[in-house]
Amino acid sequence: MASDQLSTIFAALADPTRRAILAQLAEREATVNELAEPFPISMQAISKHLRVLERAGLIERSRMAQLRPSRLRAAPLKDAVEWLQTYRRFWTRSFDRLDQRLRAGKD
Amino acid sequence: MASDQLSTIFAALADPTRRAILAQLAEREATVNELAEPFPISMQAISKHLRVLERAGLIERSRMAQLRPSRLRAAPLKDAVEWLQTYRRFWTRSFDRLDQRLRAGKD
DNA sequence: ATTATACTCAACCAATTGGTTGCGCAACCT
DNA sequence: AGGTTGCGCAACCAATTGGTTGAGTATAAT
Repeated sequence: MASDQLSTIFAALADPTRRAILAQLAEREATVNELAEPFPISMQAISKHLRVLERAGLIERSRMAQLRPSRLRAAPLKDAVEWLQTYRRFWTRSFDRLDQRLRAGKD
Repeated sequence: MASDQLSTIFAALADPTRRAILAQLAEREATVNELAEPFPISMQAISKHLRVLERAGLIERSRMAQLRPSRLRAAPLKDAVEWLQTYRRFWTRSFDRLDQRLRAGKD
C-alpha cells in the first residue's frame, strides 16, 4: 500500500463497510456502537475500520465520558477528487477509443 | 474487498504503482514492457497490476502481434468522482468541526 | 528451423486485511 | 463497592495482495 497519502485514502475507501460508515457520519457524528449497529459484524471489527479511516484522516475521534464519537473529516476526499480530476478530460466529451486516437493525432 | 464496483475501483487506485501506470497511459497507450520500464519490479508484477486495473475497468487491452497494448478507460474514474462528490458540501465553505455542528442545528 | 521477444500462467512467499474471541479498563449507574 | 456499558488491545485465523522465479506460448526475426 506504500503509505503515501492518496494510497491510504483510496485504500480506506475501498471497503464498503467503511464507505457506509462515512455515509452514516455524513448525517451526524456517532459512537462506535451506533456505527456498528447496522452491520452484522462485531464492534471490534468496526473499531478496526475506524482506525483505518482515522489514519486516512477521514474521521476525527473525540471522547465524551466513555464514548468515543467519530466525526467526518472530508479534506482527504477533496484530495482524492483533485487527483481524479486530472483525468477529467478522458471522460468528458465522450473522450473514448477513437476520440482518444484522434486527439493524439491532432496534438 | 467485497467486489462491488466502487470497491474494485478504489482498491485499484490504492496502489501508487497502478496510479503511475494510469498516468503513463494518460499520455499514450503502452505495452507491458513500456509500462514496466520506469519501475524496479518485474514485468510479471506489472502484468498483475494490469489485471487489477483491467478488472476495475480502468484499462482496455488489445493485441497487436505479440504486443498487448493497454489503453486508459476513464469511465470508472468518473464513477469514483461522482461518489466522492456526494461529500462535496463537507469540504466546501470551510464546512468543518463547528461549522458542521452549526449546520446540523439549523437543518 | 532456430532464436529472440513479449508476454501469460502457476507456484511460492511474506506481509496485510478483515474478521473473530477473550481480556482489560475507564467511566457511569446503582 | 459492585455491576454495566463502551470501547481498545492482543492473539489468532483465513483470505488477499504484491512481489518473486520458472516455465510455457505465440509471434517475429534470422
